[in-house]
Amino acid sequence: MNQRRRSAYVPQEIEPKWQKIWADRGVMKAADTSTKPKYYDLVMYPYPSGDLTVGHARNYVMGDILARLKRMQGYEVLHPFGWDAFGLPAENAAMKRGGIHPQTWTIENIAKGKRELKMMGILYDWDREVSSCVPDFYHWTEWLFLLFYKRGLAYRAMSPVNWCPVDKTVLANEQVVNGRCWRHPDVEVEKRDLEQWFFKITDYADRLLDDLALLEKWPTKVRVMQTNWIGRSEGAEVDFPIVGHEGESIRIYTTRPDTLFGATFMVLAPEHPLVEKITIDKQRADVREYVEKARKASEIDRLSTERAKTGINTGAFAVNPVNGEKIPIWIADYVLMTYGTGAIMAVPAHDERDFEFARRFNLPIREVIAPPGGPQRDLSEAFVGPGVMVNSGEFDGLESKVGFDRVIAWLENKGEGKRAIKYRLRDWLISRQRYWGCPIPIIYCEVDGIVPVPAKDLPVLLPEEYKPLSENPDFFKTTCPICGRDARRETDTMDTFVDSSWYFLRYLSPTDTTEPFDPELANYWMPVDQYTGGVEHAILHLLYSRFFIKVLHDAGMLEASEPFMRLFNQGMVKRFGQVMSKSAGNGVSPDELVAKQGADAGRIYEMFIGPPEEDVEWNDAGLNGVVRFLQRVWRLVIEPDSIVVGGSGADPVLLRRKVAQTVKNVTDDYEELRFNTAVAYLMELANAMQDYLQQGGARDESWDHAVRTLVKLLNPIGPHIAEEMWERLGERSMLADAQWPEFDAAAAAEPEVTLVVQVAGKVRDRLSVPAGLSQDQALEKALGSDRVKAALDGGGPSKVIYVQDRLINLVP
RNA sequence: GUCGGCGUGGCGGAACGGCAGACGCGCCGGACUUAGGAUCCGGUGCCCGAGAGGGCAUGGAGGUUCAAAUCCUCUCGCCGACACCA
Repeated sequence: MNQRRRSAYVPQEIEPKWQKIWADRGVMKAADTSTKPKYYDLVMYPYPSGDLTVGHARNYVMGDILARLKRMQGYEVLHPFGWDAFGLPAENAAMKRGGIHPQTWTIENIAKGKRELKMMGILYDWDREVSSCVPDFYHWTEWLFLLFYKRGLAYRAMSPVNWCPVDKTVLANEQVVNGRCWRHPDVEVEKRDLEQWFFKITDYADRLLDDLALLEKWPTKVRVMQTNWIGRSEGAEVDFPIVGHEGESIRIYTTRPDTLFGATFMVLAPEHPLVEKITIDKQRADVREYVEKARKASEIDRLSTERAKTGINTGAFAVNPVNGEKIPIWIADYVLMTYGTGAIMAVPAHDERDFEFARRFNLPIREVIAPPGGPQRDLSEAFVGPGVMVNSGEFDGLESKVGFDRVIAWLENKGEGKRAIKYRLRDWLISRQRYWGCPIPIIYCEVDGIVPVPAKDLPVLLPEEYKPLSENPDFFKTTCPICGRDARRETDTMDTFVDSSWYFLRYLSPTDTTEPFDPELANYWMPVDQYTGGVEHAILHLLYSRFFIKVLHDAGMLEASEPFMRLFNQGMVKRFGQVMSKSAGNGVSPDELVAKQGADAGRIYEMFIGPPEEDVEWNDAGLNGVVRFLQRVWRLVIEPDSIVVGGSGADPVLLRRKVAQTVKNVTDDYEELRFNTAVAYLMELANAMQDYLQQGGARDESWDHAVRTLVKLLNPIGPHIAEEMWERLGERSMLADAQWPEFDAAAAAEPEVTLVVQVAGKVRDRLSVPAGLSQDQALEKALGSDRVKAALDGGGPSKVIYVQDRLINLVP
């Protein structure tokens, strides 16, 4: 019997069987013409690095559970998959492997990854698979670039850009982390002046910010991160005339116009265009030296708040428009050319940075906002809070909040300034000096200038030969579409975040040869109902995708104005304290897992291991618990005879109740992505069923119901074993087609509840009472208890608190 | 520095303000076994107690409440994001 038992559940036999059946029957194919409600279940498409471990698979298992659940619940489910296939790693890997083509490497990895996903029992509609590096896809990335260009949202500009010396390409601001390249945390980014393509995401700053309010089902953390990233601030721009330069003035931006009277000097960024012009002769040499040094200083040094402030006086003066005061103009690198106007008015009494600077260079500090307790006696630090305006002429006595608007009104009236809103967000630099990316479909003609490639000539194909596009005349030599003269193609390619900003639309009509996506289908499927992926994309990818959707919405191509309704960021799987990866040598591959314990055990373990949003530590012993659970389930369902009976009977009503409660708990947990507790409830049910049999419970209708319900509830998370058991139960239809169990509230209700009696907050007795007892009856019961009487110490309760019908609290 | 999040048994972790520690791992004891790293049964927060039972427990200190892991204040520790944005 032991032998028979042990050979009973063999995942290695049943898993390939069902994977084949699902594929043959096209179980996860999404129909575009369906009367069912739709559910678009999206997982972030991965970079095909060839490093797929069970850690990555955890994310896809979550998506798969939802897809299978929603399918059983009667939704038309779209669960597609694809590959973020352009990008640098392919070029680097190709180089390492002696000049093989990035495409070869990429295609190999895609094949490998696909096999491993299937092996884990994760079902996608593979007919819709997309890959950003194939012409069928990047044709439309180019097309979308041209759409942006036509709408004035793509422009070319010379600007100081972030240059990664290792990747030999520019980076978007978002790809610079602490002054270093996002791919190489030990490599400092350099500044270079280059002419590059940008997307004008700043035009959408307000909408990207405001619409965050619509994304209620996004994690607060991600919404906060996006809010901070966009960094909206309200204030005023003010012009300070320059003494001795008739008609010239310096425009500054401030968020505190109410402190204008406290401006005792001005500071320009070293790169500010007026620096050369206004600097007096005596200071010229020193100023030039300072500017030169600042230019060389790396971003990381410059941004360090630890560093003492540096700066230099230009010798020039400006006039404060509110009081006509002459104030000196300084230069300092703590003022950034890339934010605001690149110039500030310094109010040392009410700004920490200005304060520090004034102290260091002995510049005057004048208090113009009095804190609640009245003016400060000693100005030992900047007071940055709100207060009452002082030393501010006609504005004296105003609350700073009121003064804010009054001063702006005054400035606008005099034509000296205006209300202004600034953002931290910068435009998105999309040019990359790389081969393995989507070509930018632009031609430069000496006569006609920047000429977009006509739509009929798309796609601009990457040349087969793997070498820099700018060194490949077969690629860049072309003729002008307008005048026919010799012209040169743009040889930069696009940031791969452009591809990933719209890939989820391509799934909807992946073979469409006339447009990037079918608007009608997009209006059926979009927005995405559930998007699952790593929190590392909380800013870049999600912000860019939101921007794309808004542009497409404005272009009339899409009804949706937000791409993803519900977002979930899953945690990472670690092993030996480190994030699991093949290259780190701590990876567990799907191959190993499936061969040893099976895909189902692996899937369930990955969900049971901890809360889905938390990082978790993989531990091989824990996996055994899940294997035991599956063996127990198998025995209960397939071989209940093998269970030793040691009792004289068990109540089927109790079994039904447990089943009904489990339906509720597991369904809710799956829907809210609380997979760890969903598994716990399934285990509880299996334990209860085992107890039932051991106590001699009848294998009647209630038992049958329990068995079938357990199998169904198990299906999304452990689909192979569930499907096999379903078949062996003699069911004719596939479990994948079965209906999700309905919650039976009546069966789930407890007829008896435990009445917990507290005296002054301490539990004194527990009494089993019928549910729905009136509160007076409950009190009577409670007072009938000797232990309660003893605790009340003779006297009766002076106060009684009832909570639901299960708890009663007596206060002596 | 600023803003978030988190501190619960030996471990991973459960707990609408209402029985703290579900579920699992591990461990202890037992049954069945040639054997057990299979399976089954029982136990397992700490302290006192033979037992019934009692006391103490959710990083620490206060507070609100009949009642706090949960809410508030302070504090310590860990993790994450941002970091001279005027």
